[in-house]
Amino acid sequence: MPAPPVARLAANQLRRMRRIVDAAVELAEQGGFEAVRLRDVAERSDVALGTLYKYFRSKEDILLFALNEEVTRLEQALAARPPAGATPYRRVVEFFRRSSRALIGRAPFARALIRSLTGSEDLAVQVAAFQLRMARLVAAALRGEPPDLSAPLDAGAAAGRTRDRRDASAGDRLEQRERDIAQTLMHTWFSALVGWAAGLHNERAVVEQVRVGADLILGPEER
Amino acid sequence: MPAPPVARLAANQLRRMRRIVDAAVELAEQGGFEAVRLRDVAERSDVALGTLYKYFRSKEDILLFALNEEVTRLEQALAARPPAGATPYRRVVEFFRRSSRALIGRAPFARALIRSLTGSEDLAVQVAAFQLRMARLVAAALRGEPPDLSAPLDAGAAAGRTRDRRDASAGDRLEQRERDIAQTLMHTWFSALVGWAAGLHNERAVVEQVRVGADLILGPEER
DNA sequence: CGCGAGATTGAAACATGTTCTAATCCGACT
DNA sequence: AGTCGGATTAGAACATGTTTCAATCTCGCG
Repeated sequence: MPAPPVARLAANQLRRMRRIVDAAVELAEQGGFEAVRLRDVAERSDVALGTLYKYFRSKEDILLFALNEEVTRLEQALAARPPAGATPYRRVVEFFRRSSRALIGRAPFARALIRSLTGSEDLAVQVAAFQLRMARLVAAALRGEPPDLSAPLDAGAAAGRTRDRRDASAGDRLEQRERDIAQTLMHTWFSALVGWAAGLHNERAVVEQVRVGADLILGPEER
Repeated sequence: MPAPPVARLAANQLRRMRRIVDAAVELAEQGGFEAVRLRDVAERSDVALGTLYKYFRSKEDILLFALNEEVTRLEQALAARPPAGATPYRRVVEFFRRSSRALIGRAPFARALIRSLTGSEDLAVQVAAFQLRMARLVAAALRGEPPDLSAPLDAGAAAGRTRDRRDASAGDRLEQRERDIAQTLMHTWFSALVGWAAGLHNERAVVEQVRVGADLILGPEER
């Protein structure tokens, strides 16, 4: 068995990993991506520099791990209190309002996460996991249900779930449309976030751009 | 007068700048972002390392300059032969098909450009220029006209052009809707490209995701 | 032509991500 | 308890983006 990602780690190894991630997050919260100097992370988490690389492949890898934990937090918050609203449009806008708030509320940290997401090479698995989970949350908000917290995340399952677009039952087609909407809105949100991270515009503009997208797609139905 | 961006440079300074950009592009075409080692760029362009930093603020800055030249090429190609198609939907899909091809056809170079776009800090101006020009091209494709090649690009003009959303004439509202569609589709395309750059999916998937977005937005009208 | 300001050079220096190594530690098994 | 293999450590080493500096060059001007 080659390197198991997270499972099969002794308790104190898990603790070490946690300390590493926590230290990285603290530094990122204060000073963004560049402030996460791995020598500092190592010192703060009482770990040797070399040991960092036993747990994570790169600096981005650490931050992407934190990102996925962040998404978990978001999932739980949404499960506890799903976006309210009488229509898919309202719920999905509310969803992105809250998601944007959660991220942008910690601006340097958020910038660091986005930079890790986009400045990666061969970190496709983490990027895929993020996109998949966010798309699921969007879909849940669209239909007004709490997100399904029990679901596989491996790429294979994700690929298998999207079957060929031809020959699908009516229900399938509805679900497909929902996934399509979720994907498009997530793209819009993500790209707007990148613009925000680059300093192009502020939080309100991010939400507004997603709202515009949702309006274009869902507007024809009841708003 | 603080640092003039491009104008007011002696002829041989322009030549130097060109050599720098050309060298960076060559290296990026071969090996992507990491292959653009500034020491190599300096050597290839017969310029001292320190001189690079007189012309560009960072490695990303060089590549973003190349990106904007690339967009210029795209603009000219589109002006010469605008996307054909009887409907906005068909034209816009054709537009993104060609744009994706132009980028992904040189995969390592494209990845380097995307990484520069997203991994920047205080390079907002270039990012804004890119988004603005691409959105204009999308809008041109939507209405089936060649792009307007004579237009200011500075951020002030861009900000001024987007007036308050309330109180607008009917024509304004149409134009506004067009810009909204263009923006949303560009976001979708960009985010799909980031996914491609991360290794999530291939060129066909990029175009398909934009097509889905265009379908959701324009589908209700004639396809 | 000769001058002087600014541009360029070559090289060193610095910062930080990443890798490597020898020594040490730790925890499970006999 | 003793031993062994893998994990950890401290620290050096390496790669590359970025900065700095003194020396040199270039070019327009008097």
